[in-house]
Amino acid sequence: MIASSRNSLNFKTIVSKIFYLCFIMARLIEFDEEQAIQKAMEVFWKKGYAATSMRDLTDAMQINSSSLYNTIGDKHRLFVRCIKHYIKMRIDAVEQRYISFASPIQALESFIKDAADIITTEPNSCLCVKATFEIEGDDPEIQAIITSYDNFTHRFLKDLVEKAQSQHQIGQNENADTVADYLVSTFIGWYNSFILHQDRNKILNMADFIIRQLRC
Amino acid sequence: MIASSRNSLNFKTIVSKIFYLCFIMARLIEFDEEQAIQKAMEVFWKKGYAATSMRDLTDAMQINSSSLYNTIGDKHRLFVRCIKHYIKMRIDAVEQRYISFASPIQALESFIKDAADIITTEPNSCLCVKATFEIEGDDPEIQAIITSYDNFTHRFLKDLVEKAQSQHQIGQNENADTVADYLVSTFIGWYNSFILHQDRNKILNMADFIIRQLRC
DNA sequence: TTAATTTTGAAACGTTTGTTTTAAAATAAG
DNA sequence: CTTATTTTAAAACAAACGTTTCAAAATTAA
Repeated sequence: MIASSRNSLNFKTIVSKIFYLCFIMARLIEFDEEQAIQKAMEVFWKKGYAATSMRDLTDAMQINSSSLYNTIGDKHRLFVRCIKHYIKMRIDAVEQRYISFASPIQALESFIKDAADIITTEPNSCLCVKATFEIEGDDPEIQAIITSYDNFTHRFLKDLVEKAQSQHQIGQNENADTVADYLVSTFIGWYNSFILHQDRNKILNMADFIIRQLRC
Repeated sequence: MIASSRNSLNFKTIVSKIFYLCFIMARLIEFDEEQAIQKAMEVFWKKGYAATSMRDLTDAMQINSSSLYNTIGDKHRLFVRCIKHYIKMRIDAVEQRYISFASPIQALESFIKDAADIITTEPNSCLCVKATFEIEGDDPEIQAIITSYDNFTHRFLKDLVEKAQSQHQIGQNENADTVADYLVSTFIGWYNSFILHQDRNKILNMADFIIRQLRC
């Protein structure tokens, strides 16, 4: 079981934290937690959960394991933080890029091409996809977090599909939910294809193909 | 590195094997190797490579680790055997089911529906997809095996698409290579979707959607 | 400065890891 | 039966695992 032995903050720790905040100032935490999470995320992203050791993590984060356990918690708590950090990065990027767009169909096309580009240029595949296949039902907490990210992407795409349909930019016969599901599924398949074949053109051709299909 | 320390058969072992076959009959191997590989495969399939321990494997295979190392080799050799065994199962199933079919388009539709059915009814997702995301470039041997399986499926689908095109059962404008790539990608995305949402209807709707898209 | 408190670094903890060794059991030719 | 050889089971192996302990360093209110 991946999801075992998660000792989060206990009562004693919480009480001492409150005391710390209200009355007494002692030694301050030296390391930058955000930065450390970023480093840990990169390790998990490359190696996966089980294949990453605590030594790998503390080496990358440049902190001692006692500091890690004092602030963030055990390996699983850290993984949760890293997954959340990764998702926040991704959502922020999407929301920044798609604040406004000329038309829904153009936004859809951009999104598809962006996906193809990310998949064929980043050094690793998607941390969430890797985690999903690694845990596969054995870690409800991680799965719930990833599912909610999946839902975000789904809503985003479904919304664009509906708008494009109502503006007669794409066919109106298909169910927007299904089209959104199908787009998300395809992107995930692209990760797999690119790992196996390292063939950027394969992915770009599929992106063009999907865009053509959407238009009719 | 996943793919380290693979001590395969050394010279001494090979020589003694030859002696064994030519001259001397001693104690025979007791356990059924095929059966043991099947059991090991099931464990890897459920837990992944890194999260599976040698104790997990020898418990499932019901053999002692010394027997395992004597016959099959180390953990990585065993994983190779299990992946090959899995692929053989899959290829055999496809070749049995698709020896003959009324028409290319019907075969394509069947294949898509079969994929949807397998994905939504089997207890685990695809061993090869899990392995691909787990190793991601760190294990050339496993990756080559999985890639050749991917190529098999690709050729099978491309062949059907070409035949369906030449018989005017589907549109002839699209490149058969790209359509085959895109079908494979989509199936892999379905595994991800089903892990996260456990929603069979999502997958069936996407299967219907793809079939409709193919026809035009 | 003293007292109170926390973070830190290093070492240590008991398990579990993948793998090897060792000796006994099994087999069959001579 | 003896001899030669192999497979097996159990124990042992060092290394690595995730986690905890503990004393020293750091900090600041009093």
